[in-house]
This record gives sequence, C-alpha cells and structure tokens, in this order.
Amino acid sequence: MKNENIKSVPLVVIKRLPRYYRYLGELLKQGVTRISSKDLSEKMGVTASQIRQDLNCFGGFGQQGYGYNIEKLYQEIADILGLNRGYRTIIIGAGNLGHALANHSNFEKRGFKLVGIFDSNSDVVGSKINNLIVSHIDDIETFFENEGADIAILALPKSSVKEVADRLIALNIKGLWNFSYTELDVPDNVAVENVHLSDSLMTLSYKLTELNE
Amino acid sequence: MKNENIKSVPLVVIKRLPRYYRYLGELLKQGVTRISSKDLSEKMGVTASQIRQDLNCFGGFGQQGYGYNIEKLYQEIADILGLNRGYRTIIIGAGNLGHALANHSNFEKRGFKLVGIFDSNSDVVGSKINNLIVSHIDDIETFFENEGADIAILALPKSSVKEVADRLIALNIKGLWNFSYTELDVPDNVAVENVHLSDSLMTLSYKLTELNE
DNA sequence: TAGATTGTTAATCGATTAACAATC
DNA sequence: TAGATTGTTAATCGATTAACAATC
Repeated sequence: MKNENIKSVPLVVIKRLPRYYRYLGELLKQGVTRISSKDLSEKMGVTASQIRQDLNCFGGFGQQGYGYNIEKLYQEIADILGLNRGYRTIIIGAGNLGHALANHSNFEKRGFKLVGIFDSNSDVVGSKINNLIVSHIDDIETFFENEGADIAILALPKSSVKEVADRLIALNIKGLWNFSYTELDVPDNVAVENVHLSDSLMTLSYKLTELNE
Repeated sequence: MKNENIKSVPLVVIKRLPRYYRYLGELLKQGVTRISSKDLSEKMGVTASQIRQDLNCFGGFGQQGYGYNIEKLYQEIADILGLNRGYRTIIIGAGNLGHALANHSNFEKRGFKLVGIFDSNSDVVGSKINNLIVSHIDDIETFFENEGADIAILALPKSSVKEVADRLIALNIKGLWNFSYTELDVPDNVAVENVHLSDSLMTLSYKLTELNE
C-alpha cells in the first residue's frame, strides 16, 4: 500500500541514489569509515547542499560535527532502493543482449536473483546460460504458477515485446526493465524502467556534433 | 568550434529529441504528413507548450495555422542530432554486450557506421561478428593511422576501461559511449555518454519497492 | 568546551506551463 | 477572410544552492 500522505520523493533524487551508492561502496572498499557531505561532494562533483537535501528526503542519516558513517549510509541506501529484498528476476529473450545481461555479475551482487530465462526460438530453448536452462516462453505461465518472479527483463525484439509484456502483467509481474525500442502501456501497479539505447547514442551524437561544429 | 555567443540548449531538451524523433518516425511510417503540437502532445503524453518550446530552441520549424510538416521536422531533428554525419563507430570489447551492440541493427539505421571491433582476448580476435573481423586491441593505433573513428563503444570490464579510454583519447576520439560501471575523466573536447545499467536497475527496484510497500 | 558539520529554511535559479498576439 | 496553430513572452512551479541555527 503506497502511503499517500507522505509527499513522494522526486524521481530526480531517486535517480541519484545509485550513484551515491556506488561512490560509498568504493569508499567502503578503501576502508574509509566516515565522510562529510563536503568531502563527498568534492569527490562526486556535486554540491554538498544537494547531498544533504537528497539524503534528508529519507531521514537524518548523518551526525552534526561528524558527517556520515559510510557503512550505515550504504546500508540505508540499499534499503531505500530495495536491494536487499532478493527480487526474483527473469530474462525474456536469450539473444546477445539477454546473454550479456545474464552474465552481468553486478546484478547478483546488487541483490537480484536471476531465476529464469525464456525465449521463443526453439534453437535456443534448452541451452544453458549462466547455470540456467533457457525455457520456452510458452512455459512462462507454468513457471509463475510454481515459482514466480518480481522483475522481468525485456530483451526481445520490439515486434513481440507488447504481447509478452501483457502476458507478464496478467501474471502479476511487479516490474519491467524494458530494453526494447518502444514504450509500454502498463497499469499503475507495475513499475517500468526503460533503457532506450538508441536514445542514449543519439544524445552522444548530439554532444559530439556540438563540440565539433 | 563551439559558438559561445549562442546560449547552448539545455541537456534536458536534447535528451527529449530522440523521443520526438522516434514518434515522428512512426507517424511517417503510417503515412501521416502533418501534425500539430497539440496532437503530438497527446500521443506522447507531454504538453504542447513543451514541444513548441523545445523545437524553438533550434528554430521555427512549424507554420501557424498548419502545424508541423512531419517529414521536414524529422529531417531537422536528425540534422540537429548529427545522425546524417555518418559517424564512424568502433566497439571495444567483443563479449556478450559487444556482440549484442554490434548486431543492434538500429544503429546502422540511425546513420552510424560500425567500422571495427577490438578485444584483448586472443580467443576472440580473428572471429567474425556482423561481417567484421575482431582485431586485437593493440592494433588500435594502427587502425587509427589508416582509418580512424569518431565514436568508441566501451563494452569492456571496468578494470581495463580507463586505460583503453586514455589510449582512445590520445588518438583523438570524439565520443565515448561508456557501458562500464565507472565514470571516466576526459578532456573537454571529448563527449561522453554513460549507460550505467546497474543504476537503471536500481531505479526500477526503487519504483517496485515504493509501489508495494 | 570549541569546532565541525548536519538538518532545514530561505533565496535563487532554471524548467515547465499558460496565455496570447502574430500569422499562415 | 475566418480559423487554426505557431512562436514567444509572462507566470508558475520545482529543483538547486546558500545560509545558518541546532547540535553532536
């Protein structure tokens, strides 16, 4: 149940959390135990004010005169992002992109569990990727009856993505990570995050063009 | 030479251009020839005001009482984004992700030319991907002497990306499309666009968590 | 305690939306 | 011409930065 009383945190703040998380993780690895918003701001190239404002959307994680305990802050952000919920994840589409994502060890490290890979191509079905056997997409309903999943990674062609998304929504999927070059229509209770690679490349192209004209 | 007189267009506007481009492309394919900012705004779920403001950062592409000629606007946006400059692109890292990106036909369709693939693993060097033979990364300097490239797609592990990026910068690369989970330090005349997949997945994780608590 | 640094309010800046005169 | 819709200015909204009292 979403709490409608509390003013929800702007998406622009949310999108900065993973970056904080990354920097804190590196500091932690280096054995640093505390940091002030000022020092972190210099490392990250943002203002200290922004860091303090962002974090205070979720609570007072720091201590006056001391700064932030990195270990604690790191855990807090993981908590906010839901990284310790062990979200069960499936990949739809065992092409090159699906393959690449399946082997992306970072995801397991971030607390996501890869529990299934599906494809419609019978040449691929039955093959093994990262210790998982690729299932046929038509077995998805059975899979949800027995095991279920929270997140589906849509790494399949634009032409079939809408049909598959609808099937997953009918199965009560909670989130879609969409790599196909289309926008999806989903009900309010399904989260979507789009990765439009072409858009990103075009943005790069603009920057390039601007720099060189 | 960047024109310092003209106030540069906010990045937030630039990032919306590819999306306009996509919608216009679809309309074009459907045979629609003109559209008003109002109609487009309804299709895209943005305000008509925003569309007009965005486009007017680059010039008056519409016509009072008529709207926008889709074919013309489509070409104008391609022009702004530099999609017709035939940017020469290389992929560094022929793993699953490099493979996936090499086969991503969208890029060629958007006017980018894939002209080389490089890897450091001798098992992969010499193999063929999408009609290109994978070269050893140590041949990159020779490649630039003879052919050169504008954009490098960095699809290689975090551990080696900084060294490779520095080599490419020394070779006068114009743009880096960075898929590695690190931020790169580059001079002002090199454009960078990061694709931090983990960040995107964590954002999805947040949305999911928020919806279900 | 004195110094440091947070949490938070207030000021500024930039982006979005609304409104409308210009004009096709 | 009358109607439609742009280009553009002005108003609003939201996000960022600055400032400082609270407090560890």
